[in-house]
Amino acid sequence: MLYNRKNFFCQEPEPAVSPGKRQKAKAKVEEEEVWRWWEEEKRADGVKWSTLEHKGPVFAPRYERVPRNVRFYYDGKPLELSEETEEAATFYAKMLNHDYCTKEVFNNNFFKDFRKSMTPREREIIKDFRKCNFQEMFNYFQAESEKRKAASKEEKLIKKNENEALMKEFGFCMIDGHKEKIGNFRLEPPGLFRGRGEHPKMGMIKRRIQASDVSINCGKDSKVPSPPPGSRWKEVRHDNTVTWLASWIENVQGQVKYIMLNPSSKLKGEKDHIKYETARRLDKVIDKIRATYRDEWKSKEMRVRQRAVALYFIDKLALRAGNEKDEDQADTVGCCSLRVEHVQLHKELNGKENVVVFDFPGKDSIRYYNEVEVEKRVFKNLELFMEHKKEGDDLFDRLKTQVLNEHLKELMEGLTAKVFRTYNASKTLQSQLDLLTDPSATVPEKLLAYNRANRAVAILCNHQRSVPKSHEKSMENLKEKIKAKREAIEKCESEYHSRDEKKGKQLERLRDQLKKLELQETDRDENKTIALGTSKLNYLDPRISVAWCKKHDVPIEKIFNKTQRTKFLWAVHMADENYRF
DNA sequence: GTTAGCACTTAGTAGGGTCGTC
DNA sequence: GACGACCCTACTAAGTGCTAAC
Repeated sequence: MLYNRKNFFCQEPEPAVSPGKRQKAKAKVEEEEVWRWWEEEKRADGVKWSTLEHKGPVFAPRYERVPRNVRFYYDGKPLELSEETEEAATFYAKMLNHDYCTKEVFNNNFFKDFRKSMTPREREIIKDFRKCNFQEMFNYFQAESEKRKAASKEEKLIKKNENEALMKEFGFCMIDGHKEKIGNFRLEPPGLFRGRGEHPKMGMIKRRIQASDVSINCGKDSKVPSPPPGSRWKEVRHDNTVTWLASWIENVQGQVKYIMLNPSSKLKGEKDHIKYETARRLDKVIDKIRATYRDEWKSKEMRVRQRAVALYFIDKLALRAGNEKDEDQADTVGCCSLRVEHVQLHKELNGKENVVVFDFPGKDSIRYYNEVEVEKRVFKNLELFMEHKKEGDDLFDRLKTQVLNEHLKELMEGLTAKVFRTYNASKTLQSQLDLLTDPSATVPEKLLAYNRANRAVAILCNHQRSVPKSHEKSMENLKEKIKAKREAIEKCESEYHSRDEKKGKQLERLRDQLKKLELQETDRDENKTIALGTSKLNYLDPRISVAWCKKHDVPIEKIFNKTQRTKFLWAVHMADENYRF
């Protein structure tokens, strides 16, 4: 089967809202609107755009007071609250059934900020968090949520239309003469900060953002977005060396937050393309780099040895760089910031020699646990690095991410620690696809192979997810279906005799269906705690997947959903079936 | 050389939308 | 048409890495 762009997408699984013609016309319009930036020359001067015009961000809806019969109770008695205090109370009430509310730090931080929002009189009364009762408010929001779910078709349609209108007005910008989608055009609404892991600031109140907090970035000759009546932007600037459209400083951690473009945009796509090209360049020098760092394990200089061992881990295990962190953040680490308590050395473990057991909280406080057999020299070095150190001491005390990256840049232009993660992820996908794909297999079988290759990457990168609530149930359902299918096959077999062509066909169909269900069962169970999406979106060169689909006659929409297809449109156009990473 | 600030990428999850099944 | 499962997307936190200022 030949794949031009048209038939590559022709098996769209999305519902046909209207038959044939209209759909085709729409697809044509969409196609015409596509900016084929990958066919244009890249700018090398750091200028990101020439013209930029947008409508500014959408503000969070005004606070609406809860009905008077929905009360906050203090010490068993209803207490009327001022508007600001009530709003803060609703932030907590909305989270009442969440795990966060069982955490002392969360409750303490919230209560401290809650008291700050109070009037002096309220502050005089509300002194003990344990005497606060948000239950009635919680019940109210639950009921509201139920109401929304149970709304009539018409009501839901009105909401949908309103949303679409808002998206149409604020969700796009004009950049260099092209209409592009904005990623997050709404300002973050006020609420409680949900830091991950043991975050010391969890529960603090994220305050409402006003126009006076927001900086706008747009073209010099463009129409400046209008702030809400009676207000002014913090600043309007025209900086074409950055990609953001608006920014503000968030009050909990003091970080800058941005309004930026959607991943389907040229600005993001071009950067993504460059990222994978850098990783491909690494492929050309990786053997030399590996030989060098192995050599440096013997260096006389401790800092060189540490750098070489750290780089080995970054390369072999796809660890993150591990920048230093502040005290007021969750205690998480990456490679360079590993401490002695995060690794254990075993001369022998489970029949393997020179085993390093990694056990540390990584990004998002996701646990990284891995028992790794390492080269003897690495093991000896680690013993040396750990000598005379106590808990809390850095494993690589002579190494910082910046030093490592400066070194890497000397080995290859544009090389940083994170390139290894991209490189090893994409390399793994490609080699696993080569290994697992049987060209004569059915499409479902090929998809299982693809998912397994994707899974190998997700495991390498430690992309975890919590087991979906419905996992147990959905596995049971699948098992039931499989059982029923087997029974149907048995029944069909008992009725079949060699000349009965119709029965034969039916039998064949049933067996196919059974196979498909069994494959689905394997796939789902293997995927229980592993998140495939993260690597697909951020680490896997999409051209590998595009090429694989083309080569093996697998419709691209079986691999990429609609969002992923728009993000990776450049790859769909660039890669043919012979593309190699 | 160190640190802080900035810009941008990477990350998991909540919850609403969609689809298949009865 | 109702219901439940699951898929998708928006959201926003948490990383990386660069640069400028001290």
